[in-house]
Amino acid sequence: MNKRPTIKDIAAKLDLHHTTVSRALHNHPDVQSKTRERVLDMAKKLNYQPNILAQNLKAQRTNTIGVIVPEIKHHFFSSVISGIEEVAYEAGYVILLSQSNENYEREVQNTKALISNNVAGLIVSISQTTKNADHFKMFLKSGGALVFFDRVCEDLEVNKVVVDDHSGAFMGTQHLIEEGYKKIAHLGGSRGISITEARYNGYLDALKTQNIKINQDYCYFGGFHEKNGKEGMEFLLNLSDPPDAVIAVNDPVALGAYDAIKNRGLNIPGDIAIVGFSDNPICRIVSPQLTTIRQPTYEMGKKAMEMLIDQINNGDDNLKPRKEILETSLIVRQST
Amino acid sequence: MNKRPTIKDIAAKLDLHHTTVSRALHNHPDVQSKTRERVLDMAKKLNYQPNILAQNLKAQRTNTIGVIVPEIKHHFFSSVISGIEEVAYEAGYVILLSQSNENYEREVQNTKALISNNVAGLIVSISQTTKNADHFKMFLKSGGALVFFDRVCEDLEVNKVVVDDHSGAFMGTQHLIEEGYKKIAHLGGSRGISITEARYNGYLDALKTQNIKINQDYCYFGGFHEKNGKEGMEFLLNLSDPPDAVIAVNDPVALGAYDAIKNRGLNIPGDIAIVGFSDNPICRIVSPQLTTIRQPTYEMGKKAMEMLIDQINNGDDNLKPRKEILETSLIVRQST
DNA sequence: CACGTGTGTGAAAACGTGTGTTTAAATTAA
DNA sequence: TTAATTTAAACACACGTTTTCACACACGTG
Repeated sequence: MNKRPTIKDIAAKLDLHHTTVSRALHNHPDVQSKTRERVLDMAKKLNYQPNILAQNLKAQRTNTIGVIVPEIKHHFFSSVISGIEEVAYEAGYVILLSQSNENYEREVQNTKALISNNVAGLIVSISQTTKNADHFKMFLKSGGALVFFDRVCEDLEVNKVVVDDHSGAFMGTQHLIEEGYKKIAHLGGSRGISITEARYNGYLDALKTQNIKINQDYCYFGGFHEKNGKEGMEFLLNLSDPPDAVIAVNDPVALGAYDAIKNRGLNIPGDIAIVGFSDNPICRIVSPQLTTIRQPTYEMGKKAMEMLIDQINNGDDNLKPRKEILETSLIVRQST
Repeated sequence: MNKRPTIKDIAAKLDLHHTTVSRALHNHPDVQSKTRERVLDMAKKLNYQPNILAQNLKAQRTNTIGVIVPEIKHHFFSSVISGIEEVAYEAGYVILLSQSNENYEREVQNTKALISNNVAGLIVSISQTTKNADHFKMFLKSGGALVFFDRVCEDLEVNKVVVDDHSGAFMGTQHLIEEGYKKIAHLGGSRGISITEARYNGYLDALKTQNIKINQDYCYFGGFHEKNGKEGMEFLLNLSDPPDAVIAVNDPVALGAYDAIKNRGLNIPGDIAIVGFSDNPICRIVSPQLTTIRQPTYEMGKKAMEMLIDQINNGDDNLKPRKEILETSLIVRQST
C-alpha cells in the first residue's frame, strides 16, 4: 500500500526543490535540459501521475464535465452520452455521470453534487417531472457553463442542442397523409416538456397544411415509455371511430402501440400504420420494421460537448446563447 | 460571475475564524450552539456548497468511482452502469464514466486519467483487445480498490462479478438438445476473453454430457457485435453440412445470425434454431422472439458497486477477493 | 571594477478544507 | 480568593500543486 508518489518525492530523490520538478514536468524554459531529463526519468521510474485534485484546486477549474440524463439505460441517452464522452476524451475532459430517474428532487440533488465537485460545465436533459429550473439558475449565477440537449428548459437563456422536432413530426405526419391515411392520431409524451410540445405542433401543423380537421380525441398524452404507448393505443382503439394511423412521440411509445395493436389481432400497417421517433436500433429489427424519424443521437452528444467546451474556453458572459438544431430525417420502413 | 462562497467568506461575514465555521458545519461539539446557528444561517444565505476538491485533497480520498466499459451505448453496459449509479447515489458516491471503445490503448489512457482523478475505486469490464493487465496492477499496487464485472481479468486477484456463463451456455445448449436439435453450433466471441471461454465451455460440456460428438467446424469465434454474428452465421451456412441450431455468445451476435438466415430465405426455428445470451429488450420484439439466457444486468451493476464500497470501507489488504457469480436463467421464446 | 543581463534554482504563498494544539475566557472546586 | 478545570474560539500547519518573487552565479561590457 505504498502511496502515490508526488513531485516532492521526485524532488527528494534527486535532491532538488519540488518547484523545479514542477517546472521540469511542464517544460518550463527556466530549467536546464539535463535537470529536466533527470526529472522525467525519475517520474517514469516512480510511475508518477499528477494529482489532478491538487492541480484543479490550485487552478480553480477542473477537467470534469457533469452529465445528467433521465435514464442511462435508454438507448437514446446512452448513445448521446457516448458522443459526449468521445469529444470529452479528445479534449482531455472526463465525465461525471448521473441519472435523475425522471425525478425532480433527484435532479436537484445531482446538480448540487456535481456543482460541489466543481464541474467545469454541465450537460443536461431534464427529467419529465421538472417544472422548476432554480437549481440550474443557481449554477448559472455562479458562472457555470450549461448546455441542454433534447429535453431543454425553454425559458432559460443557455446553449441548447435539439433536433428539429417540429419538422420531424411534420415530415412523419405528412408521410402518413401522402400514403393516404385519413384518421391520423398522435401519441404524445408528458405535457410541458419541450419535445412533447414541439412534436405535437409538428403533427398539428402538418394536418393544418393539408386542411385536415383536427380531432382532439386523437391526441393522447402519456409519457415516454413503452407502457405509455400501450395505454395510449388502447385508448385510441377503444374510440368509437379509431384512427388508421399513429405518429408517436418516440420509438418506445410506438412499440408499446405495436403491443396493443397485436393484442387486438390487428395488422400493421394494414389496419393501422405507425411512425416512431428516434430510430432506435430496434426499429430495424421489429416486425414489421418501424418507420421512424431518425435523430442523430451520437452527433447530438458530440455537438453538446463541443458547445460546452467552446463556452468554457470563451467564457464571454454576454455572448448570446445559441440553439443548435440538428436535422431529422424520415426513415420509411414497413409500418406505413 | 460572483465566485462560489467558501468557509472563509462565511467566517469573514461573522467575524469568526474559518476553522470555527468548518467545525460548525460538521457539528463539532467544540462550537457553541448559538454560533453554529449563525454559521448555518449564513451558509444557507450565501448558498454555500462545500468545495469537494479541497475536502478530498485534504482527506486524501474522494467520493468518486471510476467506471470503464467497452461501449456505453450497448444496452448490456448502460444497464449495468444504471445499477452502479443507483447504488453509488445512495452511498454518496458519484461516477466518472469512460469508454474504451474496445481499444486497449484507450483503456490504459482511461485508467490513468481516472487514477489521476484520485478515484476511490474502479469498476471495469475490459476491452476485447486487452491482453495485458499492467495498468490495473499499477493501480492495485498503489492501494486502489478494483472490481471487474462480466469481462474480467482471470489472472488478477481482485473482486469480480460475473454471471454464471458456463451454466447459462450449458442450459441453453441443453435446451436445444432437449428440443431435438442434433447439429448444434456455437457463435463465440473474441478468444481469450473470459466470457467467450466460459460460454464456449458451457456449450462443450452440455454436448459432452449427452455424448454428442463435437464438430470443430461448428465452433466459430468472431466478436461481440452483430456483424460478427452475421459473418459467423454465413460461414456456418456455407458448410457442406450446416447446423440446425446455434447458440450465440450474446444477443447482438444472435441477431446478426438472424440477418444471415433471413437473407438465405431460411426459417427460424424451422430450419435453424437460435439461442442468444443477455436478454436484451430487443429479444421480445424481434420476430420470431429470441430464446435467450437472461443475465441480471442491473443487479450486476448494483452488486459490483456494493462490493467496491465494501472493499473501500474495509480496506483489508489481505482479505481474499471474492468472485460473485450471479445466476442466469433460460428464457424460452419462439426461436427454438 | 562596477554594472547590467541572463540563467537556473530555491523560498514562500496560495487554492479551500480539516485537525491537532494553543490560548483566552468562563466556570467550578478548594 | 485562588487554583483547577472546562469551554469556545483562534492559530498553525498540512494536503499536492503552481506561481510569483528573490537570489546566486556566470558572463560580457563599458
